Amino acid sequence: MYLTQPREIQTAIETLASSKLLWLDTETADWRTKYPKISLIQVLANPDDRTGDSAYVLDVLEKPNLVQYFIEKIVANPQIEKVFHNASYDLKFLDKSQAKNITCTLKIAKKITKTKLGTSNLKLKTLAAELCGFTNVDSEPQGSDWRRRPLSEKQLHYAKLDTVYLACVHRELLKFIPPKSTKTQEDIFVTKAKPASPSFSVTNVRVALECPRLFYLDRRFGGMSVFFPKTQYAAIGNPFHQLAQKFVELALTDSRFRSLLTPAAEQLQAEEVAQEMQKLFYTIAFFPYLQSVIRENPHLVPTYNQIWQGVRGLIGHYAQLLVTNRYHCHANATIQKTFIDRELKVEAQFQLPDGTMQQVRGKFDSLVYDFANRRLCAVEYKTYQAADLSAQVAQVALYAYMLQQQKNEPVDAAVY
DNA sequence: GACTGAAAGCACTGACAACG
DNA sequence: CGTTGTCAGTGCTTTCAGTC
Repeated sequence: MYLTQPREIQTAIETLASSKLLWLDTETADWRTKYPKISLIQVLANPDDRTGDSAYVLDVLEKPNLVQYFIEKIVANPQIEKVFHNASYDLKFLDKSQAKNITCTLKIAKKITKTKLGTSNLKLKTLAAELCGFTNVDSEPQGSDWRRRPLSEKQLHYAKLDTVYLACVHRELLKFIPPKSTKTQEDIFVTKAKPASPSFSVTNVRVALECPRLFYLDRRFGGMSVFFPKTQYAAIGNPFHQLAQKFVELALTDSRFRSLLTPAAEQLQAEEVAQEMQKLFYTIAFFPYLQSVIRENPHLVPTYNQIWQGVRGLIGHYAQLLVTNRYHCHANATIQKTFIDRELKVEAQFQLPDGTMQQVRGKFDSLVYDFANRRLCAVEYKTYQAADLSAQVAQVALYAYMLQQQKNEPVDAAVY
């Protein structure tokens, strides 16, 4: 239906205003110039139309009042869903600021991605041909002169078919979107409900066990959450953790560690293996590290002596574990299967006595597998004599419990 | 409080594709 | 051609969990 008379265009707008869903397209004249003008508005209300005979083609060239009327009745009406391809372009001529309830098929197509759709590009004509199977899709009139009157038969044919393509493409695109469009409200509710209470770290929980008052002051006012032990060997922790991590990394990658486990399990002595590993680690990692310390902070050398004792002890623990695991694994696989390079982060929700949920998150130091007991073991390194040992045990136990909840398999815990 | 390392957030950029 | 929007990549900042 090609309408040119203002009277009939106005009646058409009024008829269309009662629809719930419309497929729209526009053609613009003088688009090469600085001042492009809207020439046609095409509207389809019936998506089953494959010929475009029921489409309205409104000739609005030099009829700004009618364009304004169309904007008021249709574009700005939130009750009507308007579907465009590349809506931002058409809305430039239809007062973007007022537009309500707009759907853009180009946006949808981009979201799905070209590869998933399997089309060569995302132009409306391409989607119509490759997605809906339209033949003889002609895109030549698109760039033609939409200012001239009368319009050619070809132009009018193209104009009305545009909306037909659009409705079909729209329908096809919706098939790619999983039917969870009702999610909006529920999702907002869930995501908003979750962070209602601030989360605790596992270390926070330990602090709470050590001293509830300190914990409260920390949460309430921030700041000091730890009493500094005034020992002369302070600041051991960071280098120790780095070295411990380095050891695991080297054991996993350096073949010299692997070859220490080549003999059969019965022939291995945990103490000997430990000594060899200590030697290796000393030459590869600790000695160069110590050298740099001597250069930069010579006064810290006694501290590093202390650290080395700690690292030796840790390697002893690990060597013992590796040797027992060797009974259950091939020589080459023992280290890989003992040190598990998995996510060390844990997260869980706990229900409090008053019914609210409390989120707890944390990271522990190492995860190993103990074949003799057939269990994972969360390892935590401690470099100082704790004021309250039970709080430390509780911290590690909490890591293990949370990991068990996540992995659904039993987990032990250890402090080295 | 000071520090660390990893991850997440954010702003910016250039390339690209779409409309008539 | 001019405008618009998305996306991927980059680098800086912030946040988080941890150490003492």
